[in-house]
Amino acid sequence: MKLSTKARYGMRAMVDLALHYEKGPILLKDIAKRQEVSMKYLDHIISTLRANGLIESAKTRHSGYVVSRAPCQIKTYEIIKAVEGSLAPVDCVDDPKICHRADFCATLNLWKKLKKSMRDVLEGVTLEDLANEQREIIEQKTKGQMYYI
Amino acid sequence: MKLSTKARYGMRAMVDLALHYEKGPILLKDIAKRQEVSMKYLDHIISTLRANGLIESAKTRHSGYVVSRAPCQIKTYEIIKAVEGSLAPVDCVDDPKICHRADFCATLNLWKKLKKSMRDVLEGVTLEDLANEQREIIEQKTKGQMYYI
DNA sequence: AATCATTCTACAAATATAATAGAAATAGTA
DNA sequence: TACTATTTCTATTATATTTGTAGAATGATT
Repeated sequence: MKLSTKARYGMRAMVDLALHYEKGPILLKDIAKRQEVSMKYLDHIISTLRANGLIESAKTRHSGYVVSRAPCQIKTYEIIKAVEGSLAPVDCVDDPKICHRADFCATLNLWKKLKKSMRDVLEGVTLEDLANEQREIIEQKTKGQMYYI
Repeated sequence: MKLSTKARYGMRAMVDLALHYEKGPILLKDIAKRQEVSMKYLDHIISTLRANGLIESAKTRHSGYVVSRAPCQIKTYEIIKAVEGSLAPVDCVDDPKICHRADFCATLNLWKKLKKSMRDVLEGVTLEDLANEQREIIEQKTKGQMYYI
């Protein structure tokens, strides 16, 4: 029941892009460097985020990537859905037909509840929320360092 | 982000045991047959459930397994925890030291929320709840069949 | 002793994840 | 136009995990 690295790196890449939202397109290599992920691997992740309409590439002008909507309009749910697929903890939640026991399975409802609760969390947090939190963390860290100078 | 078969089969085995709670120890082969899982594989799952104090074996008298507490006192959370391990969607949620980025990672809090929401769901449903639901399903099915007789 | 079921250990197969490699395409630049 | 930097696509490899099987030891009952 672990998220894939695609989900982790993908979310971080999106926060990275959100942080630089105003500054125009960001180069893949810069995201890769900051997020400590290989360019080649991030390439894949960016690719599926793009396929799901969450980011756009700007081949014209300076190259690079941008989030396709304002961060406040991107729910973390969409990001996870894009890179991780369905949140269903068990396949029969999405398609009961795949299991002939589904009709009389008491655990199925539990798995449905689990899926819903995860969705609710991720629907409730936007990319902007994460970006703001990131800015606060950076601010706190910088403030902390001041004392040591 | 899928549950393992151990979690699925394990939960079903527990419901199976809960349904027969009053009837004394249940044989592994009977659970295996009803749940359509190989005895050998169920053996492993039962073994970890036992190691986690959720079921007991009755080698004396008639052999078989019993839930170690009344179903109303067993949270589904305990079962998942036993067979699946931590619900943390990312390892750093349980141990931030494993990632040097944890101190300034905005996504970490999101993963924590995710873990908590799953835990809350599973803490809120007991094995008895599932057993009761199962009984209702069976009852409904049987009632439905009556019309066809 | 024979039987039946649990319990333990080791191993094998299958699948999924994670990551790399290479090259084609595209636009900007000298 | 040739060159460079970057994106984009496809294929392949490596690794880890999951899933499942096999066999034998153990323990109680008949």
